[in-house]
Amino acid sequence: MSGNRSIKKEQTRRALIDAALNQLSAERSFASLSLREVTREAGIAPTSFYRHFQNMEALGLTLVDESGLTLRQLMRQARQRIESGGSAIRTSVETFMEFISRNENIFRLLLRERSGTSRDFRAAIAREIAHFSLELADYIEAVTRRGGEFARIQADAMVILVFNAGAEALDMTAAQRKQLVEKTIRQLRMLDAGVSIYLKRSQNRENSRSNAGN
Amino acid sequence: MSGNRSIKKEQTRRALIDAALNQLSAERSFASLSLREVTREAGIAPTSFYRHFQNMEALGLTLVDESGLTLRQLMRQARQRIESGGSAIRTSVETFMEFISRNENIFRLLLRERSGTSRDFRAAIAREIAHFSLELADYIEAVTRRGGEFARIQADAMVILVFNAGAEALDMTAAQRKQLVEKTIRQLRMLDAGVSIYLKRSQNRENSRSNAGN
DNA sequence: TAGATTAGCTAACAACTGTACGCTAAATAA
DNA sequence: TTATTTAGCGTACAGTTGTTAGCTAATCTA
Repeated sequence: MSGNRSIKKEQTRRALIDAALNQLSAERSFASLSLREVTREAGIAPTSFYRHFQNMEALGLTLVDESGLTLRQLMRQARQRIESGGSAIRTSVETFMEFISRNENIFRLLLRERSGTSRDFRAAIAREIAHFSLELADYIEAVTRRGGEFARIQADAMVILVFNAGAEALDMTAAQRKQLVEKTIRQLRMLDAGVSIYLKRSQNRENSRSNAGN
Repeated sequence: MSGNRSIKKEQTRRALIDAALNQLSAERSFASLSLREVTREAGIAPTSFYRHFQNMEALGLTLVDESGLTLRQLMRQARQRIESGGSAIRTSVETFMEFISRNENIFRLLLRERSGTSRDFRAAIAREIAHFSLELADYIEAVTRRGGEFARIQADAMVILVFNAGAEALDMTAAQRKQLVEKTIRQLRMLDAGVSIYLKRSQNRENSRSNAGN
């Protein structure tokens, strides 16, 4: 299981994954990568690819899983920063943007294949985003004590807005990105203020209902 | 200019455009279409393609322009519905969703190429969305009398949320879509409520400032 | 040590791609 | 009428693709 052979195998598997990642760019989508290109970059024969993955789609799904992992690690870091003081919204947005700057191609992969031609891809990425959003909802619920439903809706909207800002950032200069961050933060704050209003309204409604009952 | 020849030419040009559109599907992206496939579907020789477009990208940009046009027409219809009574938010969301249901492949094209590998494509689609958003901002400004900046930020966020809901809807059943519409409407209402709070706050700040000045 | 397993290789395949070149026949211009 | 323009065609080429089949040599197992 951990013999010399399986170590070597794991190494070439990684080489394939890294080769695919290296070829990704603004001008090159995963869908446009060919099996032969990847093996060429990885330094193995085309036919050897099948010793590691059934096809390119399988490799791609592995990439998505790894991306999700990276994203989750990032979120943990962000929460640490928040607990040690600082605006939750600002810290989250800035952390996310930093992730994008550092992992442009991974983010591009998620962005593109989210509406790509492979149902499995789309499902995998939707799962990652849902996971991302659910953790944020838990956080919102814990901090603001808002009911689960409100927290979920807010989290979903926030994730969408932040992801979208990330997508826009990809084609922007550093200065433009800074502006974008501020705009996104304002959007999230407005959303947050709106949710708290709706929450109060629904609570008032419940109160008047229970008063009427007495 | 309007001779027999140029009429015929326009017809085959349309045939090419329609052929491309017909080949688009959940499993088939524009980027994956080949020039030969398109000409085959259009019923002309591969080499004749160049009589009409410089390359596939040029054809694609034409598709994007046409899609934007369709979208703008849709917006006009939506505004008519709103003026004849009904919730602006609900009407807008439902209209947009109807557009997606009727033009799945066009919407997929916009969605995919928005983060695709062609800079020109990305720019063209960003332009269309910005146009879309700006018209909404004008509408918000006219109806709510909110300042331009607030209206712009709100419109941007709304467009993002609605576009995103559309993207999610593509892989959903009719029942799921209905739920999604309700969720999106709630998100937009919350955002709207939040914007109005921020507006009041900034107005209060201005008032107290001018009071201090007196 | 002897036998089984297997990662990686080469060669080969049919299928496809974009595009250059030159021709034809019809529409247009003179 | 005659000359020019041009949409569409067939042929051709070099390049790429995914995948099959069978071999080699190293590693693992017993």
